[in-house]
Amino acid sequence: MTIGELATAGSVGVETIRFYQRKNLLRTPVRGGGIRHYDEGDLRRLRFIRQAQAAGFTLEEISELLDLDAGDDRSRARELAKARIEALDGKIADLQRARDALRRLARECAEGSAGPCPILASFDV
Amino acid sequence: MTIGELATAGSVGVETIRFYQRKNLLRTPVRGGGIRHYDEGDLRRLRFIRQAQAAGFTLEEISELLDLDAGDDRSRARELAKARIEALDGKIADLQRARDALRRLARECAEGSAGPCPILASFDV
DNA sequence: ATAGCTTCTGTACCATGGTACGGAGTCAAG
DNA sequence: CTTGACTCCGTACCATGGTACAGAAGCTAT
Repeated sequence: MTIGELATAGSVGVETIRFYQRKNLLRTPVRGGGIRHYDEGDLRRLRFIRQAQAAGFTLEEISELLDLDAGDDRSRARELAKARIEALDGKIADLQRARDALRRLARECAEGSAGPCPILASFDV
Repeated sequence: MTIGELATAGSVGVETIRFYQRKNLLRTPVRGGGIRHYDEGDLRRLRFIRQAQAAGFTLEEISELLDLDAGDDRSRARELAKARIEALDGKIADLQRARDALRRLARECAEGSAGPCPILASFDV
């Protein structure tokens, strides 16, 4: 794969790949004369990065996770995972609360109804 | 309230208040000679901003929400709320998936067990 | 009335996660 | 064997959401 093909396969831009390379999240393959080539492993890594981002890991944490995957410090890997699970549980609860507040807002602020449309108040849970 | 008291009450820094003022998220009260004074309404607004941020609104969207609260464009308010509810539902689902992947990781990568500790693979859902 | 906090105003700087661009080199198809 | 698309490399720039001064003015307790 060329960098453009990798980018397409991973649904990111070419510049994003290069950015991840600068951050050592992706390797920079040695050139076989002129143009670099990427393999399935690079694509897997790239996809992992995007999924881990969606899980709320920062690029720095993802970098550490990728290093851990290569090594064998299981307890550190578990530590990171557990911390993130707790953070995610908290975040999920936050978002659910926010969604409920918005539902209340959408209901109370129904089209055509009279009275105030209490945007600020709808968050006073 | 002085700006410092407002900041404390809203659990933010003084500089954050000023930043929100520059962004027109908070008003800049007229000075009664020297030092500005803030009231409960300012605090409510500030708390709203933080809650809306937790709900995933950007500061720009929050600015619009605050304007809407003053005005009476109910359909626009509902529109924003509904869009954000959908975004939140999607995000909540993402985070739940990510959390499940991490739980799997923590289990498979148990302390003392042999074999690989498949960090990358744990996200291959 | 003076030391010692705040406040005010403006401007500068920061981290995160990219995105853009210029100029040169590479490569495949016609 | 040239044209056009893609790659390489370095550097610059961007948005978002703050954070950090510096220097002057204002308040408050002693």
